[in-house]
Amino acid sequence: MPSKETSPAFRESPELKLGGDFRMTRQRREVYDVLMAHRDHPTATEVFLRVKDRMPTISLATVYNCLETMAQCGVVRQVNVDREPSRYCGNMMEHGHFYCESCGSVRDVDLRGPRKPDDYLMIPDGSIVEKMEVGARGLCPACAAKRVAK
Amino acid sequence: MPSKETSPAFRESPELKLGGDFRMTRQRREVYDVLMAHRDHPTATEVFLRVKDRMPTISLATVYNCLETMAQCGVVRQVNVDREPSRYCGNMMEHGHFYCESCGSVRDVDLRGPRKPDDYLMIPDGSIVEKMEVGARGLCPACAAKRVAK
DNA sequence: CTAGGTGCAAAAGGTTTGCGGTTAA
DNA sequence: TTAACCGCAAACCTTTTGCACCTAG
Repeated sequence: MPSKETSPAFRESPELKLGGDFRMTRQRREVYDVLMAHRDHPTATEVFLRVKDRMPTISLATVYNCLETMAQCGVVRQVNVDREPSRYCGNMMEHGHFYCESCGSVRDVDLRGPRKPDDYLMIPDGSIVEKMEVGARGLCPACAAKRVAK
Repeated sequence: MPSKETSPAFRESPELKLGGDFRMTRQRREVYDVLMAHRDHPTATEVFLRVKDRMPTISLATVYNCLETMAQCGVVRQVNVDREPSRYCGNMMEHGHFYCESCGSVRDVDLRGPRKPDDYLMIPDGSIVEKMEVGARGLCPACAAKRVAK
């Protein structure tokens, strides 16, 4: 039985629409499918390499363009971890990220509790909050275990 | 009466030590003083320009090196807002940041409540959290007011 | 049909690095 | 005295852009 992550229906999300003046192109579809196929958080270059397998003519610039457009449409999310290359994720549910300094993996982490910016931060009166990002870095369980073993 | 932020004793922090094999040089002292003088969150280039007034021979690369070294020593903090140039801050108290998309200002925001990563995120068992960052972006009160007025 | 998208190559722009000379401790 | 640091310029690397051709709607 195929898992949720690899089932064709899930991967191809045939109903995806971008809205506005944005067209759904073969390149955007492939980029999106790559993001949905494995819920790791690939960089633009990694997305490029994966898409290239199925579509050898695609260019890195196009991948950047696709990712930016889809992020603008709210279909994809850009995740920035300090100065490292941006990563992208298709999980639009509200969540935080945990970055492992040892293996470089980025994983989604659920927010605990109420999730409104005001619950986390003393936002000054009169501000308009458009988005909030909660992230942590350190060692993931696997790398933490390895470190102890050494 | 000089404010806390501009009083010479505060600016010069004569007792600052870096520890380890790190030396306190005139360049590092100036970079640090600039960060403590105005609690805005200057980029490396902005720090460079400010230090240059008092020390015309300093180079941008040195400012980058000083900032990195001092961040490593825990004397200074690097603040990354998405893909924009890194900013630096001398406030080592735990706090979050609010970035205004209109005027580009970054201001410190107090965390509300308990402040431990586990209170915010469902950190997987066995992880070791080294640091947490909470940030928000949107419009600061001044820019929000202007937008309404238009 | 045509505005929007693609691919390519070149540029941009923040940050890092190699190196010969300098300096804090 | 000497390892650490500085200033300079060049390199690095991710991301953006200009442009001629292509394609979704």
